[in-house]
Amino acid sequence: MKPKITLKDIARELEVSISTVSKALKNSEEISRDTKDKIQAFAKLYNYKPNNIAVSLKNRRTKNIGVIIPDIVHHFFTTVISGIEKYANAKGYNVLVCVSNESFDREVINMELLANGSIDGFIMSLSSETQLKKDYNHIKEVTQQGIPLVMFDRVTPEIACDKVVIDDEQGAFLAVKKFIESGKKRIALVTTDDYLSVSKARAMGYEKALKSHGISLDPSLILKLPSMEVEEEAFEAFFSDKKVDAVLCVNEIFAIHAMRLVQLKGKRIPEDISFIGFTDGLLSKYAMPSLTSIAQHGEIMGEEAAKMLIEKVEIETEEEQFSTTVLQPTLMERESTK
Amino acid sequence: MKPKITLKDIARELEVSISTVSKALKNSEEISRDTKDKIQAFAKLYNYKPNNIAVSLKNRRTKNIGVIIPDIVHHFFTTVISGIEKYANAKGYNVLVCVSNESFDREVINMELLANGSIDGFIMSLSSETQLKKDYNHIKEVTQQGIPLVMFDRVTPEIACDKVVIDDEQGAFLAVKKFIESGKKRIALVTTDDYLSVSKARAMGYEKALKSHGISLDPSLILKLPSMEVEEEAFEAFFSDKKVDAVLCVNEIFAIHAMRLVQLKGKRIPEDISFIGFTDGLLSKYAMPSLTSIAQHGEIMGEEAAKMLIEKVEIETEEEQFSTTVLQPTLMERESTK
DNA sequence: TATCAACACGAAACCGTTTTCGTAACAATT
DNA sequence: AATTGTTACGAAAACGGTTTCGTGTTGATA
Repeated sequence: MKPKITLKDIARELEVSISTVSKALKNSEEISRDTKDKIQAFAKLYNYKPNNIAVSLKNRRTKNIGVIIPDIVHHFFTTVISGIEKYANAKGYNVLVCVSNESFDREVINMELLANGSIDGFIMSLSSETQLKKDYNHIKEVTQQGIPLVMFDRVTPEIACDKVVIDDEQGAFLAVKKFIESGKKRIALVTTDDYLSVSKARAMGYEKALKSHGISLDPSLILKLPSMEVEEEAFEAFFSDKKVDAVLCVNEIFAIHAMRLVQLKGKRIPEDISFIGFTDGLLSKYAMPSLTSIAQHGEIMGEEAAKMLIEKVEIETEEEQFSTTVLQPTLMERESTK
Repeated sequence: MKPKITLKDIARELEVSISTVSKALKNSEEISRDTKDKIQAFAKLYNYKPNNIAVSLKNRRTKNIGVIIPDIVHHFFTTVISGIEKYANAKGYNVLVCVSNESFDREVINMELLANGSIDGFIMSLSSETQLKKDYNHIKEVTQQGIPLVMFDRVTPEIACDKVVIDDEQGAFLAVKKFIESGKKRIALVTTDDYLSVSKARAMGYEKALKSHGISLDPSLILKLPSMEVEEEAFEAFFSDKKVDAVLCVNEIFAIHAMRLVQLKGKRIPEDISFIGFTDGLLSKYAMPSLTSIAQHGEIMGEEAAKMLIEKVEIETEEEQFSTTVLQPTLMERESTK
């Protein structure tokens, strides 16, 4: 048990002042070669490392960035974290992860906790409850304090900040186009309620693609789940009385679930019914049959968000100039479509 | 843009001393009701929140715990984080996540970075490279500094600290027992090289179960992959020339992969060949057929690790008393076995 | 009336750095 | 010999809190 050595310890031991030690370790011109050599050697010998907390307090910079996500078990979010980590670490930043668990209250608590000096900036994706409540005061407060913020994926126009999203509408459009071009006519959409920004955009893309191909919208072909939870009965009911030949799902889980259901009913994928999901994760890759999927490029999204944030953190100008980066989704074709 | 208000600001505004403000906000007995009311009202009005960094510096406590994991996209680890987060947040701690990405160097860098005051304690799982190199100096240094450490899942006897693991040997034993009891004879094991502590234990359980049921070990039925990467050709080769009727895989991915392969070869699961995997994640649940799996209870593991750590962090005694919690794995039976 | 708690508050040290500014010692210049 | 300029270092303030201790003002007590 050897406690950390401090500047003061070195100063006492070498009979110089604390400031001399500090400067010597920074290789300051002010200090003579001899003294620097002596101090640096001593510091290395005792493995001196400056205390991050003290440095943070002094510099008013923590080199930490706070990430608030709705759910960490969801594959998409982990890929985003992965991207954030990668970029942030390369720039010497640590990543503080907080999970809101789709809860408004936890989102507020986490933000307030981190906002009190623990981090230099936020990267976040809204919890579903927050999007439902439309209460963004906790976020506004943070931005008003001048803490840089980047939102990704689940964003809102009500907050002025940098954003990075994929073109969800375009993603859905691509998927439906794919269906239509392979001869499908009765194309279903399985989605969540509209309050989730991304679901809304995807529904728009779905409608647009139908319209632009001269297919009229049949509202009975849209299944809206109240949350991201899979509701067995709703699926059961929807797929037993509808005659559909293609299904677009707003996430992997819905898609896998639906595929399983129709396969048990004896239908063949993709001959009888095709599937496309959002979020190109492990589930899509390993499903049987593997699932054609709209890749959201989470890792790139994370890197981009981290890049935008760190830029804002390190720049000192006061002018508020925000931008939104829109990533293009890509369709990963697999066995569930032909 | 309104910068944060500090004690000093309040003191100046209300014409009292900083110490009075500090005490008043902590509801100290020393301060009169009147003054406290006035100060507390003012603080609430201006939404005063103490600066975490300053408090940390003073108290030498950050209320942060550092988590270092090999990989964040791996479902098991995210469930562990989830558990850690849950317990830690309830106790008022933040979680700093760093990903070593299975690299020794990144593990070292991350630990050194966090050890300099950013966190009160570590929770970690070894990177595969570290287990391969058997170089634990960076970890020893941290423990020697008196920073509490809890290791989970991928641990080593070389470090004296609290640990939480599942009984991997028992997990494998259960799986093989299940195979044997349902009449399987030629039971394969798909694993990674032995340097991964968990793989080793699982192989032990596999051998033990065979032995205790009077089946002799056939080394040709063991496929050892050099890493966690799926090597297509190795799988292909292994499954084309071996006659196996059951396969135990040390993770989900291997299992899903193998299942797909044998299904393409026209075999039926579980009639012709049964499968069991480790890590009871989404993939197991949604595979076709769904995969019988040994649940590692990641969330519980995370909660337990956080609990052990925070206990150590908050206790002040010097005595070093370490314990290892062994969680019992459970077999989640699904369609891939009968 | 002198003494003494109790009360209510402030001064100052402290956590471990960084950084500005002041200055002693010496050399170089006129 | 007086002035100026370097060089090499130290003192001290600052970051934003917490906490110990000291003290002026009361009212009660002997």
